[in-house]
Amino acid sequence: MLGTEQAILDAAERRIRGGGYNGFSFRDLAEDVGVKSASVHYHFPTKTDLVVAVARRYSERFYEAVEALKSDGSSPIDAWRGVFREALRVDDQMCLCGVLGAETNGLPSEVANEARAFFTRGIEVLSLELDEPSRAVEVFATLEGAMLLARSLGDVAIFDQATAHLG
Amino acid sequence: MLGTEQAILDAAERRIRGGGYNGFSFRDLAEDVGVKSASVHYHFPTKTDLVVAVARRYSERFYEAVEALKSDGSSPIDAWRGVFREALRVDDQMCLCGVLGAETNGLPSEVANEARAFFTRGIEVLSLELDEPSRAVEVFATLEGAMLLARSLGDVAIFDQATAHLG
DNA sequence: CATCTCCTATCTATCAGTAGATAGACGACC
DNA sequence: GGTCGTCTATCTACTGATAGATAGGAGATG
Repeated sequence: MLGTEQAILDAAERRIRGGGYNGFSFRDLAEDVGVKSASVHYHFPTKTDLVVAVARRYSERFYEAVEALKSDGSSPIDAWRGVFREALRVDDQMCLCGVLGAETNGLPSEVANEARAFFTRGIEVLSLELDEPSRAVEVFATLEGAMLLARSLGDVAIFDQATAHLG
Repeated sequence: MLGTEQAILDAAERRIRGGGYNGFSFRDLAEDVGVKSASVHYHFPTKTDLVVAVARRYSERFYEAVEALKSDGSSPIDAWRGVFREALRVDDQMCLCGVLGAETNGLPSEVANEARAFFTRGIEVLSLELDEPSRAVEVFATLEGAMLLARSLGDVAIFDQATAHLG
């Protein structure tokens, strides 16, 4: 079933964003989805395969959401802040690649590469969008850090305080 | 031996900052230090005990280092940036509490509390130090995010770019 | 001084539980 | 009949944790 595959990706994304790569098991996902762990291996032979797929889907959706907000008339910074903020508000969770980036060691290299790719792309895109391209790294870092703090302290207001100055 | 206890804390800090709470085992630490895993349990009965001790020591040293830089004449922001930057440059590693904060779920509550305490204290201290107290959260978030990006991308220059504007 | 006792720090050995992963059987669907 | 998706059952490796033994030092007692 295609539904199972999506459900596995959903469950994996939720668990990674909550507790990181080493914070969940195939059995956890199987229980979340309502299948047996062997079935998870059927769809994603290894944990690396699975997490790479999660990261790619996350990244794709993320940049689509930014574009969508911009075509609604938001400024680049508002669009980026909006996407991060919604993720925090709706899911009460960290950025997937932020979590993976934090635990870079002890990650299969393929997975670490996906996190890197997400960041590299973000900096590139922001550089093209901003009036001052040199601010791209600053803006991105502040958004990631704001998410980290807000998530850890369990308070979305922290995110708003940390990002209010961006513009 | 007191040396063993310190060596265990050192090894644990290094491993956590590299790969997070779930990214290492007692046996890993035992090998790092050159003892058996039962000896690690002798000094720190549970993994929670150990990581709480690591987090407290890290926090204490961190805030001492900030004070030291300030009494050398650095501005508050330069002191904070300096401590983070040195950690990144010397150890090529993330902020311990940043890593723990990212994987908040799947952490024993005692450990999550230590990360929270580190952040809360940081925001408080910065609020008192800055001319504009409202910037405390912004500054802290930017520093953490800058570390995250720089660490993941393996490039200290990213940290400098992300934090140059702070003042 | 010699001995006895206690404590510290470590070891070996082992536990139950869980990790990621695989083989092979079963039914459903085209 | 073949492919797809799931199952049961199992494997090996590793996890955090514990039990019990041992060596060596500190301090008191005789």
